[in-house]
Amino acid sequence: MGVSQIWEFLKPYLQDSRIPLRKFVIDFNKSQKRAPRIAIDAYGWLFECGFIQNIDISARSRSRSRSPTRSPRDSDIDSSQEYYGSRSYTTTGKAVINFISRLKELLSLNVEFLLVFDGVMKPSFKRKFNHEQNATTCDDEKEYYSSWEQHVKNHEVYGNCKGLLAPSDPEFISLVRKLLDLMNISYVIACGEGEAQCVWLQVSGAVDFILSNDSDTLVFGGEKILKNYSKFYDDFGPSSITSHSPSRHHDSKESFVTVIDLPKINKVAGKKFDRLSLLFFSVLLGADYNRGVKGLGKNKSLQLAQCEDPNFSMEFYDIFKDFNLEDLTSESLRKSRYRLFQKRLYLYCKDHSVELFGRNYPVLLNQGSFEGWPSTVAIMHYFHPIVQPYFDEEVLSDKYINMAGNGHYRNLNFNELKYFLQSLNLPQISSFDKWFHDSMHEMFLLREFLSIDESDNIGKGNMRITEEKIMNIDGGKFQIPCFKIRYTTFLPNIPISSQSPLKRSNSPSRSKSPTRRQMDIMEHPNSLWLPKYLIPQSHPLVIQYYETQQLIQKEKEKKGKKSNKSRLPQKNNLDEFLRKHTSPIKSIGKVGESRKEILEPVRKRLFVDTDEDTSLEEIPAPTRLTTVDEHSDNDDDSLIFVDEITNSQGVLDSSPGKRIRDLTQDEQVDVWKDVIERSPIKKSRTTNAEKNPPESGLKSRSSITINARLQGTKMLPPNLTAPRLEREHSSVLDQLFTDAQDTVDRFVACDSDSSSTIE
DNA sequence: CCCCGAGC
DNA sequence: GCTCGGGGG
Repeated sequence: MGVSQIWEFLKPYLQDSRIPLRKFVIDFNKSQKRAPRIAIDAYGWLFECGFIQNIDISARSRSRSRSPTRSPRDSDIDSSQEYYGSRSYTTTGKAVINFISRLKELLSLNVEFLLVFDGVMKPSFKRKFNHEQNATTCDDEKEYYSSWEQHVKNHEVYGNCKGLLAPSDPEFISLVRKLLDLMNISYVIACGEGEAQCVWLQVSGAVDFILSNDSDTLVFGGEKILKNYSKFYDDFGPSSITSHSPSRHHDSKESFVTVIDLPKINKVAGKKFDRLSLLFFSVLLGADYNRGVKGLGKNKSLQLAQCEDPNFSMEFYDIFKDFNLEDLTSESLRKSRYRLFQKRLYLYCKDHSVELFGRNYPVLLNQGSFEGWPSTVAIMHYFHPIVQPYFDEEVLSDKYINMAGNGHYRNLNFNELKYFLQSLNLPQISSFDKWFHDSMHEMFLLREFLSIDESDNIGKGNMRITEEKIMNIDGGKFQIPCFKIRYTTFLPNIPISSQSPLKRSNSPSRSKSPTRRQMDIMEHPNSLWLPKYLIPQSHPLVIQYYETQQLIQKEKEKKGKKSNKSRLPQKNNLDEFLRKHTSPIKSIGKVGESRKEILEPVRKRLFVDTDEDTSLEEIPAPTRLTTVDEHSDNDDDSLIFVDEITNSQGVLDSSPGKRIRDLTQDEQVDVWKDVIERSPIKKSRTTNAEKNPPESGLKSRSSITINARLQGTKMLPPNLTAPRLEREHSSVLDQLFTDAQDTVDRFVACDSDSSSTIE
């Protein structure tokens, strides 16, 4: 849904915005010192996972799709019939696998997320399963206001709109919710449209980003959006997956998102793309509820929407901004104003055609032009969407595993979860046990890893760092340093029946002692690459890793000296060969001799690269230096990297290995102190161990979060964010939402005690 | 879209 | 152990 052209116009400003999800998470952690929190348009997600079949292409590109690959005269309406009943279970099974794998990706990066489901008050003309004829009728008008009344009443009586679960919700919704419940993942059931609720969550500060492909999120006023979450390098939406070159643009492992930061874009582009303009643009071009105003295509529509002098977008807003349920007679006034506005716009375009569009358009003089405006009520849906009047912070409670930084995944009932999944007969999984085991462990490996501290017995722990490398994504366009974490089962009640543990007794045939790697594997059969920057450098296992590397290196040095005497030529040749023909990264761990020369440059490069990389996108060099000079107590991460480089340069030549210890034992510890203290697990531990009773702790936590968010905005360099613009923008949004909120408040006496309501 | 196995 | 390509819905 939505108007795809909005994305087209935004595209010029999104040139470098397509980044690996990992990079997004890392960057966010770096700049905000906490995990990102995102709201997910659940319906869109489930569609992409494959839960919804048959509907289609037509839902995406219907209405006014001017996509060149598609004839506008398709039999869209015919193809929009669908039967959920015909969905085979294997289809669902596949979708469940996709869904789990997405959850896994987010959880494994410690991303906080909330799936947002559509609610009962979703306008029927936007429901994805209906025929699209008669989009604007009297019924819709009645429905809109009665929905609002019902909505208000619901909140008055029940405190939410969840009482009536939508009867039209297809069965897979309940299946997904059950899955989420079993995994103890919280979610939000919107009152109306999920997209609107997502926006509400984002502008109110409850989440940082919205994950959605629907440009309606912009029309509702969303500012920060992650779009086209997929494995494709390029920002092609799922619509154009058709047979281009599926191999080249596709990464088998890495996911990407397109980061849309509207305030940032507007700073660069001028104030072109604000909510009011985009909304007006959508109306002119036509979206779900109308076929667009005749005579206006995407270019003229945009021109009008962004016109400054007569600010049509603002005038348009002015007609619809007032919303009063008590006085519905204002609706007729609105209609007449709306008609006047249409007339005015039409005449203005006729008189200023050249000025506006560059030339005269005879078509504008035709009778019949400028028809096709949507009904007032359809527009009201966009200006005043039905959303929750307050935010129930319960979904952000620490007890849910989708909130980063708690150890509650350990308390999951993995058996129940497993049986549930098993009952779905998931296809194409050769060994269910192994799949389940690995998936669950990958989800929580980072958290488990972060929860380790010195008091644990590291030597006999169930994980360990064995390797480091730089992951090259998209042919080296993105470089993400990673640790390889080897681990054994650390979750309770997850058997690994299929995976026969390696027996040591198996090796008498080989009388030779196993290599170090083999021993690692025996000890910790599973492994996963985790980004370095999600792990504090002071982590005991990181220290242990570097110490071990140091030891290995010394051993090799000794051996090298010995062997140099006996078979000097050969060794040198090999060394030379590797130096010239092998990637330095790959040679690590394979060839000991070359490690000394190669490892350090790699590490150095690693920091420099990352730093430069960051500076390109987020932190300009001057700011970075300023931060260092200030030496303030807010440890900006750029400080860390600069110091790393400085320090490493001093120590690098003399004793490479020692540097690591220096870093962790000297004042460098302070640099990471902040990171450690912000380590989610630690935080939750102190929260639990100390005073806070659950409820008060909950409130204080989220207020902290919001404060941190505001501070984070302030802390960013002034030339990158546009605080003034952003505030302006936000104030308009606040206005929009408080309008609706006031209406509700008038009906709802007080919902102070409704925060204790549970699902 | 994901999984898995072949081949390096 | 990793990468690629096929298979399958």
